[in-house]
Amino acid sequence: MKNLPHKTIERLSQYRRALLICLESGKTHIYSHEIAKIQHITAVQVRRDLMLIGYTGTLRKGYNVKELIDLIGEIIDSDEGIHVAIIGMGNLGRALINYFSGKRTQLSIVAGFDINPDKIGNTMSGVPCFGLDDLDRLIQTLDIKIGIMTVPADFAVEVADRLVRAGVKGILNYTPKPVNVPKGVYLEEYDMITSLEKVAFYVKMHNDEE
Amino acid sequence: MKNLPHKTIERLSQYRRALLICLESGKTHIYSHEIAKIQHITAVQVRRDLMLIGYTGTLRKGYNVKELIDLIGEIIDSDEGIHVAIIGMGNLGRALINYFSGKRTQLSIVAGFDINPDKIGNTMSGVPCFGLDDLDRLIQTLDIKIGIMTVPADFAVEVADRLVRAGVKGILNYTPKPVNVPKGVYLEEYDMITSLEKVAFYVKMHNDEE
DNA sequence: CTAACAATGTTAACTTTTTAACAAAAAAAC
DNA sequence: GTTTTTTTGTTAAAAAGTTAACATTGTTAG
Repeated sequence: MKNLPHKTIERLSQYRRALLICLESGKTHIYSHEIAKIQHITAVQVRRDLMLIGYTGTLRKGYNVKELIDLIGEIIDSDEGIHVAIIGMGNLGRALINYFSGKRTQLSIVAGFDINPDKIGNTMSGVPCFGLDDLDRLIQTLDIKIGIMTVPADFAVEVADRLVRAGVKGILNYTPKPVNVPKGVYLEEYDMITSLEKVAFYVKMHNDEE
Repeated sequence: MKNLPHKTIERLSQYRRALLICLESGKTHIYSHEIAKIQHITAVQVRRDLMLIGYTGTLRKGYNVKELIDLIGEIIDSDEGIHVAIIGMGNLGRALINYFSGKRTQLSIVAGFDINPDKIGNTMSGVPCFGLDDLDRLIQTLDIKIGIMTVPADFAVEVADRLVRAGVKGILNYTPKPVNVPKGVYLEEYDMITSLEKVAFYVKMHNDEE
């Protein structure tokens, strides 16, 4: 199950979320076009993704929700849980913690870091906050594999370097500042300003067309 | 300057941000490979993007930072400012406000909305917070064209519908719940859980390979 | 003054991603 | 019991996006 397209990985994660909701509502089977509708994509794409992971549904009955959830889990989850840290316990960091808390047992946010002495030592939504000085040490002792960066832009490069040195294998950078990581560390960057400017561009485009 | 690829639009926004920093530091010209390095992409891609927008640099001197910033502005900015609202003044909403505040004059967050009575009537980082009841009315009177959704997932669909009905032309949905919009409204969705699960997947992949 | 160099601009090739087309088969309709 | 419908699985085509190749041309070096 190696070479799944990046986009397929993203969609699998989304399918699973939608499927979990279906499962709760008691639905046992679902059609490709139902999944597609939820995600604003085509049924063909859903079927293609599922083909790639080797899942086969039942003709005229659709896909077994429970089975599919489990299969997606086998593919994208690790066998043991993965420990995650959030660096920067500002609004964004706390938003993420609330978002994730209690959602997936596979990925658990085990530590937050900040430089603000008022925050250090406290627990926020169940996540203990440590000082940045302890970053390197705790990454190792808590076996943290992924770091989510929600620090101010000016700290981005430094924090990324420290995360890498401490042995993190994946970084999710929410800072507007691109950072560099060596081969072997997976980097995902997301920039909210870009998204907003993109929306603004297409709004303007549409306006101009009239 | 119509059919620019989506990805090019995103990169232009990022180029501009990087260029603004260069400008501040007094740099007047920049090479394609310098821009590329910052954004983790190839110099060819930078040149191709700039070709698409019709900007031409100086041989052996690179691109004029100031000119390029202005040209990107002409393409992705609107002539008049665009008003933006944030719906949901929780951690994420406030994070976004702090992020944007004072950055671009073109896009201005003019209102926030929430259901929490403690927040309504207050101003946060310069943005006044209103009750959700006033949403429809204020969208119109304040001429708000873009809504950023940072509400809990359960409210997503309802809020999106109301934004559309009130006349918003673009929605940026940070809710994990996909929403539907009619043609003519541009929708951009971003899901943090997907990003984290994607990082986790590639971390696991890399681990398995060893 | 000529050759080598270092940068841009552009076409072409390649890769990735999406969409279309259609065969197969279970279920429903008649 | 045959036909129609509906849905899956898969191959093939199309579209979108990236990378490579290379011609061009100021600038620098010799």
